[in-house]
Amino acid sequence: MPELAEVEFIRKRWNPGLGHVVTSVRLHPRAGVFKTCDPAELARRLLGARLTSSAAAAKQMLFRLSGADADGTTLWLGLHLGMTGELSTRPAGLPDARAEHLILDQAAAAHSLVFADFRMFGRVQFHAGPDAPAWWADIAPAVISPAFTLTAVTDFFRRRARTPLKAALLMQERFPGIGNWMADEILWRAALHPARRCGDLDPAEIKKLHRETVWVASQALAITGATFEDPPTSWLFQHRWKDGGICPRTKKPLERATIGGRTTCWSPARQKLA
DNA sequence: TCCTATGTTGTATG
DNA sequence: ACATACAACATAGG
Repeated sequence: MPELAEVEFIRKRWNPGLGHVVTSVRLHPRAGVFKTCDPAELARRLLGARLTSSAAAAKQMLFRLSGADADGTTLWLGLHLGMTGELSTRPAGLPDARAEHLILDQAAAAHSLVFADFRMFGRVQFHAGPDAPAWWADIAPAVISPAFTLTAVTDFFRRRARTPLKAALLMQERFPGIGNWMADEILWRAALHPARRCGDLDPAEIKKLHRETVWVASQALAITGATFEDPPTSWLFQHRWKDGGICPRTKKPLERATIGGRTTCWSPARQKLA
């Protein structure tokens, strides 16, 4: 489910835990979710630690804690929601439900912080130490940051000359946080067919795509990232899932097919293969 | 039963 | 070494 803006919103669901100490840790290690960290170490170090801040970048969330050891070692808890991950808080003392993999109780606040993911494509990552771990530090600069330049996109498209636009927009090393619906939204606004090859675009088309990427990400963060509301009906978002959907701009039928390995929706009257 | 699902990664092939 | 394509991961719901 979650892309850039949804991740940013869901990250804030643990805000009630900021400033509070973790008084007990419950892990339900199932295959996958804890693959890149040691659950035993995670449980040991989180116990007694204080949650100090959180952040989101791309589709990754970071929760920083100050450890319970004498020097208060910085703890870096990374959560990725995969396809079906969720964060929530709930009153203390309730039993753990199925698919809840990580539960942090905070007695002083009388609640628990919960990470659940029934499909288990999500990930828990962990690091203890003063410096940001690679899985956080190496995330590409945000598409709404000044580092996301037209030149960077142009260079990327040159190297990925044979890749369909749809597949390229899903590559996190250049378009961090962009997922299936955002990619379709960007291409629809830029009036580019998702199966066009990166190397075939002229400079004006790349510029348009760059501009729409920044616009869609900014608006999604302002709307969904702040309130979790869906974007308005003027967006492709509202029409792309239903059979027989109509393009809000051309009023002609939308089309769907698998492109770049993912279900893709576009407006044939507006996005031409050429 | 079969198909789909807002994601990533490992592997095979070119 | 690099780019590209696709199966695999695991589960629920239509």
